[in-house]
Amino acid sequence: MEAYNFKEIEKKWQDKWQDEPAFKAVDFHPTKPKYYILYEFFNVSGGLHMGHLKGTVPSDALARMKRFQGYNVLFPIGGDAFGLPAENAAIKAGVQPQQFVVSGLENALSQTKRIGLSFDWSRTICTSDPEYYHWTQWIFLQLYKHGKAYKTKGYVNYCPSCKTVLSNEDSQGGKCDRCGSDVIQKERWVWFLKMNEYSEKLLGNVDRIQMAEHLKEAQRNWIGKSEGMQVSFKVVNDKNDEVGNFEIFTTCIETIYGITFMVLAPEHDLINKWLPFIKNKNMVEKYKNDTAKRSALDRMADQKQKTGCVLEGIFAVNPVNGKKVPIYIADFVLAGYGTGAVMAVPAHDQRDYEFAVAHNIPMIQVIEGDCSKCAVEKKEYLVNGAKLINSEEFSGLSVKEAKNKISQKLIEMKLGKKQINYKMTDWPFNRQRYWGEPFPIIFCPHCGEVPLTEKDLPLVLPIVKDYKPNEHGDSPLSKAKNWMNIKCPICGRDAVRESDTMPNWAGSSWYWLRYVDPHNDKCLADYEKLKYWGSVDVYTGGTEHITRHVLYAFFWQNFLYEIGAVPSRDPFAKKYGSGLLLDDQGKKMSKSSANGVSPMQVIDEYGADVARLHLHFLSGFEDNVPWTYNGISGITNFIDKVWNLQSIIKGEEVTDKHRIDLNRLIKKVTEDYEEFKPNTAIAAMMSFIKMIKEDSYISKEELRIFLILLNPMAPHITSEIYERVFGKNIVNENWPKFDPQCLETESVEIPVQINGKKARVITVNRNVSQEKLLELIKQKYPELFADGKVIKKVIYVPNKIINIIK
RNA sequence: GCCGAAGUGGCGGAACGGCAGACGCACACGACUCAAAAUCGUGCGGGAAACCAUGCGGGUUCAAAUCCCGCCUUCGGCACCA
Repeated sequence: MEAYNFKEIEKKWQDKWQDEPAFKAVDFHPTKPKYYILYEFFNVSGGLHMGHLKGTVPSDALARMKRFQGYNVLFPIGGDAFGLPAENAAIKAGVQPQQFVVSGLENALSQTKRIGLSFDWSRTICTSDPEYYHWTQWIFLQLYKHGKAYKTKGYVNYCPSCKTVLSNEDSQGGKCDRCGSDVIQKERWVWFLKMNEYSEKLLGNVDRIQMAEHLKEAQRNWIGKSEGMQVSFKVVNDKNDEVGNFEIFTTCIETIYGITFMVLAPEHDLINKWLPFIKNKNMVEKYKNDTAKRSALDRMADQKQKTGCVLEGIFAVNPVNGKKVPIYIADFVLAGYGTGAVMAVPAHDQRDYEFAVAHNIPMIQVIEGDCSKCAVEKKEYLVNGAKLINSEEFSGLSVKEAKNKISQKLIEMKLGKKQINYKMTDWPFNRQRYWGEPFPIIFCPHCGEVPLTEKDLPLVLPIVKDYKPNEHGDSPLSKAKNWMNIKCPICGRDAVRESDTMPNWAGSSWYWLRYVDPHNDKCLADYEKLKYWGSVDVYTGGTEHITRHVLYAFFWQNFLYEIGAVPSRDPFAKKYGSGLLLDDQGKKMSKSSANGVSPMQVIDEYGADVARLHLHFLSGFEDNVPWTYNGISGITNFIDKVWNLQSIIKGEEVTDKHRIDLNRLIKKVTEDYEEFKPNTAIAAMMSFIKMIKEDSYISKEELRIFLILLNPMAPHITSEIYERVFGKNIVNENWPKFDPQCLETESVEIPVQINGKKARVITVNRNVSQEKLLELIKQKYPELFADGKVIKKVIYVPNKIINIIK
């Protein structure tokens, strides 16, 4: 028989699959149940790398298996094309982003085909197509109309290199997610989406989704729920006249008698209001300016040196005892969290302690413990049963009791209320860049913000020559005068458009909905179709998106649900995070670090089936794994053996000898594909082939079943052999079922332990009784009992193990 | 600092209370060959053996890589969150 020519054969099948009807999802299929498998769409800023192979192939395998199992499978793909990555790549290549994206997506998709992925190509979308971003803009318009989008001046993360505002999600660790520069805080006009309002609902999504616990934990930490008290403090001048008040948030109200100073974030608005009463205005202004200049990273780097500036001439009054304490501004207090102000209890909070030491502020201890070297914090006093001291009528109470009673007292005084805060902030949604969705908003000097009407959508991004960001951080669109200047639709006078664009996460925050109905020009997707396809059954992609894209997705889906545009709050029922593919230095393979091994290189040399199998035999789906060619010969060997099965076909039906192995294989492979464990599925198939080789024959029925089992991971070779042997296209086959009666052999090998140590192995009939088994052991291995010791106890796990205790 | 995950042969990794090292790579020997490659076969944690072995030290259990407690190391996430 001729050798397996993967080049010719893989090409043949890939061409066939371009238009394979079996891979097309059918809306409202009359008989088949639906199954929606989603792989994160490609960011169109470079070609594919091996990392994409790691993510896509097990999803493809699941899609192929589900089709065999009789499901109506939706397995689509598309391009995430707007945003900084694509724009920066276009700048680097010196071409227009429009051009760059079209060729980039085409390239990515053609590479995808060469991996043998069975996407439904008829549903391909691209976020920078007006047909698509029409609906991204429509969603923004709905957010705006429902009060979930607002423009305000605020301090936000800003990347001086990309010259644009960034969200917290885009500047994790104080570094720009795109270019790695240090992020600074800048006051700018910002479009915010009210994501914080959705915190509790997002926690609901996190609870309901099926996902690895550590990923859920990462999301919960990011949302950062904490329960405490919000308390109002009066502000007085040095003559004791009340000049204002402010609110603080605390989770440790039990320490309120320990307050010796108060701290506001330097950006806090009220400071300007109090300025007339502040005696050291210059120092205060200077501190505010210094803070503004420091990058987020700088601020974090000096955690031990707590800087700050006292507001001379005004004081805060402790509501429980009337005590006057100084007020500071300091950059360790964050403007964006809670109320941007805190009560400082140096005896019981380490940051307050360090600040007090640095600024020579006294301490008052109010909970038992040793505060001489550092603060006694809640993680200590909450567990050791310490009691309150120096706290008037609350002294002597346990912390838990005091928490309740002090809260109660403040609530009765109408100065406090229970409050839940979340770390997750509202989403800064505009970028001063060209390559994104234009905002459907007009600014009129007379009418203010005027949203476009829905029939004006899509608002098409104009093609401009100079689209690079400029030094002042103005948006490139502001220079496109013809586009910018417009008559106000209300009053008809001169007005301008919003010149900022949306961030690259906008288009990806709803794309799974569009696959359901990709060409609808009446709405984002037909409601009945959305109902039919429901939540994505299995969503796969990188874990690095877990606290960004996935949370944005939850947010938009909740909003769209609330306005009746989609039928469910949950975009995804189950999420698997694929591990990273690393280079030989242990670094992540990515387009940005240019260390990616091209999958095309591997496919050219070994073929797509070998590439698919090798990569997924290397490690588990969720594990990070360094790319290596080591071991690939084991896979080529396996593929050759599979090809050569054609020459040892004998008989039609499954032989008795192979029946159990085959049924076990069906069970194992089915479960492993379902659970994203391709590595052990492949191992099981190798073992099966080993057994077949030993026996030197395979019946037609065994071959048929084996080919179907292997097809999801190695679709090309299995399709070819199937066609040659059975004269049909394998895609129309049914997934084999195992017979539960045929999983077990009649005899079993049982390890015999003496006092917990393995001594012998005995082969007996399945389901033998303990008495009978013991008798057989005594007969066969009398030497184990030669010492004459009495058997004290026997533990027998049927068909598994027997342990004899003497 | 906080949260999380993981430490198993020369290597990638199985098993996740019940025979540790499945499956593969590498290696060694043998067959085929004039020879080599490819292929096939055999062996392959350590130890002469009793035994010892799943990062280290304890514990629970008839039985622990697996469960519990305390360390160490590595990786990932968050990071002054009041």
